[in-house]
Amino acid sequence: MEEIKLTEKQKELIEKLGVFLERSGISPAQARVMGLLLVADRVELTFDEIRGALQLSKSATSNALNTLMQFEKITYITKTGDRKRYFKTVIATQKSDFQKRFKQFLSMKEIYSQILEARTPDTPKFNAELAQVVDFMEFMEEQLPEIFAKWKAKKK
Amino acid sequence: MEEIKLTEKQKELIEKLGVFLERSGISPAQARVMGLLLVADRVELTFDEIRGALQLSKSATSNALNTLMQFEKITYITKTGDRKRYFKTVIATQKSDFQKRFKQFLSMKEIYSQILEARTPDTPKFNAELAQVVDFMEFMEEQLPEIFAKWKAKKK
DNA sequence: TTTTTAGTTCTGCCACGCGAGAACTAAAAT
DNA sequence: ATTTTAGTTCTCGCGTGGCAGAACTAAAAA
Repeated sequence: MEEIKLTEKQKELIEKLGVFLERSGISPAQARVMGLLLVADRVELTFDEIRGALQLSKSATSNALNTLMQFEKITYITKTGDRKRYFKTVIATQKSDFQKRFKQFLSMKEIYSQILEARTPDTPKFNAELAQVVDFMEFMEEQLPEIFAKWKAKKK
Repeated sequence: MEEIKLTEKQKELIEKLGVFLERSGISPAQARVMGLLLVADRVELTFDEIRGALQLSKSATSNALNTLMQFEKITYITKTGDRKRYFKTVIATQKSDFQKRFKQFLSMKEIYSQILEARTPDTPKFNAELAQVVDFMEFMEEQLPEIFAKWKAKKK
């Protein structure tokens, strides 16, 4: 009851996704856990199943799961009469992740406009360019909700 | 001719921007160089001016400048009868940076759809959720050029 | 020809993050 | 009461990255 078997294809996909996630700052172990929970034939896996499938130490498994939970990338469910926790990805997070990234990028707008305000008036060309960037970010910020609305409308 | 004086406000803004940039994976020294070139009263600064203003070692300065140039965050110009190079930010990069990030995020779509294809059919609900994410990303990908066009049209 | 300029490259140190393994713990099962 | 389960926490070592300082280099100036 605890030996998750992964096909070569599944392993490959875990590693492939891993590369992406690691590039966005998450650790190898965490990345693989995310991958596993996305490719595994069962959607909810226990600590030991995860540990076994990925060949991680208990500490690595524990830490990966806990930080992923902190960032709400995963959750767990429990089953009556069973002490184990069953972990699963929060797929929906993807969409809000997107928004988060978007917003984070756009929060640079604040700093950029502060910089713009503080700049010497002696460099009008430069300042105008900078103003354009701020403007662009503002525009993007406005558009975001519209696009989301459009998406919701489309899927009906 | 080589002592860039920074106001407290300027220093503050450099550090503030630094925090943001470091979060997106760039090193403190590089982040500060970016900041300096954005807040300084002169738009083009020499190696030694940068080094002096930020109190960096020559090696740190050299490495920061070179990697920033590799990623096209900055460039330099030269002046006739002057051996020094004058470094400046490429502000326009911001917009294409935005696109790059956007695309990078959306390139996960490929992996997600591969995962979806490889998944067991025994978890239809999960698969449907995953399919929605893929769909969402596809939609966003389509929208991107439209938004850009809109921006261009607006600024006329 | 030697000296200065404008950097680059090398060496070494320190801090940090990741993950293994072992020791520990709290609850449940026996 | 003790043993097992389901993890958590601690300690350690390893690899990496960032930076300083010093040695180096290529071109220009003197």
